[in-house]
Amino acid sequence: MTKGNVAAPAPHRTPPEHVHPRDVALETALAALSDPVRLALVRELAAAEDWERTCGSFDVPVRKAALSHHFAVLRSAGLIEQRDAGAKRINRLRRAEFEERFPGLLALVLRQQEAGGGPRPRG
Amino acid sequence: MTKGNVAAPAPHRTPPEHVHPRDVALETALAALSDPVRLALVRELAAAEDWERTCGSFDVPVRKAALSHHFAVLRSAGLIEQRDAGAKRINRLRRAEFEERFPGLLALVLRQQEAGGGPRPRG
DNA sequence: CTACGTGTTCGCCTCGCATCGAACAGTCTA
DNA sequence: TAGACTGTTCGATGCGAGGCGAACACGTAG
Repeated sequence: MTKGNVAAPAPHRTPPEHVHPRDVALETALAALSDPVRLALVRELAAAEDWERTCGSFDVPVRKAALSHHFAVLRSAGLIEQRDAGAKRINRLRRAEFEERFPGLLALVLRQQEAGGGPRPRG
Repeated sequence: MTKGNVAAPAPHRTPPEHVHPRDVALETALAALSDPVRLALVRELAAAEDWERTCGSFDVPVRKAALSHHFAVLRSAGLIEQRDAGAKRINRLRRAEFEERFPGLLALVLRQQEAGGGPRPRG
């Protein structure tokens, strides 16, 4: 029964549901940014123009399914906006709105490139 | 494994191991602050004087074991410093050091009290 | 139409996290 | 010394997050 008739629910090419940063809890925002993959996505997105990058164009070590999930998390955290452009889906970082809701957070994330693994000249 | 009948492992009243904020990765800091319980701890701690609050004096809905775990996480994230004072353990928020490592983050967390789930008197 | 490319959803699996109760080690008090 | 109190560690548990492959839908190119 695992197969046979799938019944075709198929809520597929539905327009992406967005959440405004102002409706996002602090915990949600922090959790969204505490994942390395999502952090990479946000940073790459920040280094590009709005609507320039498609979902599949990011250099992250996960497959399509996981990638799609991460984009959904970023949407739910009010961090990105997505739009369908033909067969592709293009993205935009919500700089202004997110900054207004969580002042300094995005800047902090974009500034801090690496940390914690550095040299430790200490005894 | 590594169990059975250990004679006296008991690394108990060992002095708390601290991690300096400068050795903390951004992901670690964000993950530490993305938990509601830890967020409450940090906020309560921020509202008190240094070394004023003991571990058991916080108003959080978890038992001792979980509480101890959360304090360990906060230590590992460079957010707090602990010191033994008799039978109790007293805490201090590492405001300055953490602020230096992650400018604006602690302030943001302390400023934003609630969000996302609250009433929305707008519209 | 057929084939391909893009991205979402589903089912499944694996980990890690948060939590608890219990046991234990200290400290302070009676 | 006995007992109360504080906090850590252990072991087990429940649950959610993150990962993958497969199937599917939609758009585009041939």
